[in-house]
Amino acid sequence: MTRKKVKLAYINNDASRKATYKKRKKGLIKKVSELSTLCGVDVCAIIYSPYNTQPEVYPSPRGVHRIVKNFKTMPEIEQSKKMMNQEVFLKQKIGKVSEQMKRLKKENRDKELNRLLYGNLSGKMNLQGLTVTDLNDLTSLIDLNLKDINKRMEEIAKETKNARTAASAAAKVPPLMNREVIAAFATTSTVYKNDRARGMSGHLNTKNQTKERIR
Amino acid sequence: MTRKKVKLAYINNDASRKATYKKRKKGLIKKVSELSTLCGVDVCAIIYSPYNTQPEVYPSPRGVHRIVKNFKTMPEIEQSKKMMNQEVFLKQKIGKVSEQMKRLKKENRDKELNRLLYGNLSGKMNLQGLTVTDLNDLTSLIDLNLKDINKRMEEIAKETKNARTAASAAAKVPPLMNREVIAAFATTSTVYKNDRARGMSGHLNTKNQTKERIR
DNA sequence: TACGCTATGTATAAAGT
DNA sequence: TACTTTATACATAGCGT
Repeated sequence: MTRKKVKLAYINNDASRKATYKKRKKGLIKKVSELSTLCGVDVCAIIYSPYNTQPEVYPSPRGVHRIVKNFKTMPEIEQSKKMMNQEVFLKQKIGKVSEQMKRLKKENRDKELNRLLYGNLSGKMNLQGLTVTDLNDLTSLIDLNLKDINKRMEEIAKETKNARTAASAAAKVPPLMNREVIAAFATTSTVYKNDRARGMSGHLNTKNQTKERIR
Repeated sequence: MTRKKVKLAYINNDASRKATYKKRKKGLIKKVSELSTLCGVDVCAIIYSPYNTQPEVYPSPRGVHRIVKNFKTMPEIEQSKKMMNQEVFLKQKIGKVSEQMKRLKKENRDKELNRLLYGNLSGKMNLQGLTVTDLNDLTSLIDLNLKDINKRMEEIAKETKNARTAASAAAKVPPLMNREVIAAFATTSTVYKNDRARGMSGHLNTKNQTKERIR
């Protein structure tokens, strides 16, 4: 029963086209009626098809006439303003999708950097093929991580000090990062810290969430 | 993020109504454009809302004019034929839902009988509050089960006979029903078999599938 | 041919930003 | 207020009858 993803183009098969028409026309009329009810707006729809000699309309021939009449009395120039025609519709859509693509590209880049960083911590980093920008961004990312680590280490130090009076409290220190990882961060950052361009810190997404859907 | 089931009525909250309007208008236009593309039909939609001084249309003011012009030239009487107005739409829907309700009621009844039968096999059946019809249907159901059982018992007898030559084959006889269950079926059916009305066998649904959705 | 079924795609109500 | 995200409701493609 595997359903295809619906190619947005004229359906060549006659039977399928008619079946689709019937289903979608029904759905469309339902949507129109819902919009009208929920938002209290005047809507009309007219559908010409080869399956009916007369057009199918919503809400009723009389209702359509009333709405259409209003429409016709407007000067054509006025009508062109703020209208949703196909061109505008598509342009808006393209704009939105471009925006999303931009965002996703950025996220992918951030993820890639994270992967590079975390995936190579215990060994040597493979920095072949990275551009200067890549390296700079990577350094920014490392800096961010370093800051977190330092903060955390201070906290641990404080907690440990406080805990000295009670021997059992030692167990409460959460081993968030092991020493090797911390050492690796520190080392890596030291190497690149001094020859990186400034002003790029803070824009990297350190969260590694998954986000693939494009709507 | 729990989404409510959408009450089909005017939305009182101004902000919600506007938000819903924007979303649904967008969705509607998309649907209209898809129907047009997929099925190659002429469609137009006009939406008047308090959020725009001018109506929003599809596919374009000019396109709407063209389609509307066609519509206006038809005699009103002809237009009323085969049209999808609100009343017809609702009546069709009511008819469909009634059909479904009927079917579901029947299914529920069948399930109920099955439950009654299987739920009381090892003890005494509680037959209080059952109508004559209930009892008759129950008897039909039992008869069906009995037939299956007899058939199965014959098979088993045959298999056992065949298996006598090989002692190890005895393990292959599948214990589909235990003796108590079989005895209960036989007993129950015997009790009611002789005072039931005839002519109702065969229409009971012995499958116990779940089906709750109503569309 | 039209209708019912159900797995799957799509629209969208709420909540978050 | 408008845009984004997420969980859910809803629409419907491909089958089977």
